[in-house]
Amino acid sequence: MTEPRWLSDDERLAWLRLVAVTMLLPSRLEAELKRDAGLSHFEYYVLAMISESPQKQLLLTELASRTNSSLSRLSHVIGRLEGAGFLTRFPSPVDGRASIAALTDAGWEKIVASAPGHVEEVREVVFDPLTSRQVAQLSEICGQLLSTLDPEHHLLGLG
Amino acid sequence: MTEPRWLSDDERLAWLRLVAVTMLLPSRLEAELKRDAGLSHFEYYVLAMISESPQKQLLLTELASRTNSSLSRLSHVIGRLEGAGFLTRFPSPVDGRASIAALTDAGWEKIVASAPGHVEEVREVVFDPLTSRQVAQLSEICGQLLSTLDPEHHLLGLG
DNA sequence: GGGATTTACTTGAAGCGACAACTAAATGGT
DNA sequence: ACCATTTAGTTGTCGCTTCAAGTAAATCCC
Repeated sequence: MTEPRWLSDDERLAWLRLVAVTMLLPSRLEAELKRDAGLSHFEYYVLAMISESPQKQLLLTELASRTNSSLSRLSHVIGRLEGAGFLTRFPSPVDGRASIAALTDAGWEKIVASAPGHVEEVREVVFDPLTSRQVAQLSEICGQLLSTLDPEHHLLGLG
Repeated sequence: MTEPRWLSDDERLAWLRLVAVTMLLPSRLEAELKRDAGLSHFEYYVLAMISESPQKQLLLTELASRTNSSLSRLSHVIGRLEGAGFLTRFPSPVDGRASIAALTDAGWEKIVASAPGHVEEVREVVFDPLTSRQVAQLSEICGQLLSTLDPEHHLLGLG
């Protein structure tokens, strides 16, 4: 066992800040969506992903990939969202194993109603505090990190 | 209700990437720590925060603040870590309501044993993919975001 | 100095996610 | 064609987090 490559002071500060952001940002979004829309961030994200798909419908496997979710988790959540009337589930016509989740009208209305508040929150906590130069840097940096964290680009919908 | 300020294409991409990172990074750390140390990231973080304190002990309220945790959550987790023998809990001598969590020798050994692997993982997924220039930018950006997300600087231990 | 409020936790119940076990349909090899 | 494997999804259980309620000590404020 070799001596670990410890972090420098600068790296350590960067790391503490990044950890703090990854802890606080999700709670912030979670709280806003829960308050204003009664949805968890994950539920919102699921609805948003479906709503942005061609026919407002998506294979569960594809959805799991884009939301970084296990199929198990997705299955539970889809069950709840279906119970709430925001989407329906039906078997794929081309593959008997696969299921497709499709937004209902109520589901579409839900995300149309929730999106503005959510986007406003995102602006407040992410874009407003940064210069446009920093936004470009952040985008570049996150893209770089994703090449390690998500080499197949599942989460950006290219999977 | 006014027209929402939608995101530009560049902002949208930056946002999707940032969300992806905040989803993937925690799972990565979680998995490594669970595998190599049998700890959740939160448990590790709690032990790490205590270990970096003056007497290797910390008030629960202070700990909750630094870990962005509710007191309830912390109370449960401290109970488990105490059960595992990594720390002990005793009442504050100066405030009868307050409790202090202190690392045991086993707890200290635990984080000493776990830290190198964790740091190595952090290097692999965060610092190795970035240039030192980008690390500086990231640190700056996160610092900027924290002034909104955590104006009191609770998480960086200045609260 | 004594009642009202605030602070610092603890506890129990409920809900969500991770994991393992399962079903069923498609694919691959021979 | 047939059996083994892989893929797609469901279900049940356990553990952890959140939320609501409760306890007890400190503080506030006449």
